[in-house]
Amino acid sequence: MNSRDAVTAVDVSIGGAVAAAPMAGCCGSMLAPLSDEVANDLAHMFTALSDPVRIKIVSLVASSNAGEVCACDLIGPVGKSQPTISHHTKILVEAGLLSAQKRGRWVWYRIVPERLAALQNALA
Amino acid sequence: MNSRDAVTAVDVSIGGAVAAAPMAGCCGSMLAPLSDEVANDLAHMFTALSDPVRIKIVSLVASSNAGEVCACDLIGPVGKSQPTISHHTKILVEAGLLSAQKRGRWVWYRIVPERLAALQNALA
DNA sequence: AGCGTACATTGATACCTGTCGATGCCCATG
DNA sequence: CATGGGCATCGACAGGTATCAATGTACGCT
Repeated sequence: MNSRDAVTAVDVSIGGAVAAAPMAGCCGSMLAPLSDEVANDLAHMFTALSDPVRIKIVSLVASSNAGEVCACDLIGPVGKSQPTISHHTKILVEAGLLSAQKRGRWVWYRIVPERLAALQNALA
Repeated sequence: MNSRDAVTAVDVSIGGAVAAAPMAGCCGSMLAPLSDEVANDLAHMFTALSDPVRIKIVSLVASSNAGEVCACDLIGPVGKSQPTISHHTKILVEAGLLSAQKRGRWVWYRIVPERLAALQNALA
């Protein structure tokens, strides 16, 4: 609901590379014995989804027609303050569930399908 | 690793009926806009998996040949005290991810496949 | 250059959570 | 019935987390 269009498009991608969470979710399944390391990685990913605010954020981004959502458009629907939204998006990006791209003054969030698939796989 | 066999088999099933967590996971998907209520339910389920100890417990139970595991056989592999194990199994049962059955002096845990499937569905 | 907007960070506060020792309850066995 | 073992509960402590006001930072616009 703001006036923003295609601008300079400067990618950020937050961390150095693929954010946090190495490779556990990409292959491990909970339905087999797992190491401490994999258990920690899985727990870290599930922790990112263990808050209603973050569930809503992921849902809003995932159900967006454009495939991406501006941070400013999350504040209203979620019903939390701007710092709180920023806090939660940071956690989701660090968990690798969302990707962030800064364009002009705005930051756009997309879901990372492989990461959601990895979580699914862990439950299969 | 203990001497326990078929005994009186008294079912407990903890709560009155199906423990906690009503119906959100049974049909809701995060990839569509969702209500506060559904977001809370999903967050509650993910919270149950947001701890490495609980991940390990679920993994141990799910990968068991017998399909069930005695609480006393969780303490060693997980590496936590008995009260801590009891604390975590309670959380998993309340989230509906594990079912508990008391037979004699022992409590046996099984996974609840529908609940894991529900979580998968929420990510699909 | 100056201003306003979008977002991140900081600081403070209140609450939740994981952990374990100690204790209580239940049940099978002798 | 008395004892002992398996599990749950309690109490206490330490660490983590969600929240927001205030402030900082980066960027576009006039």
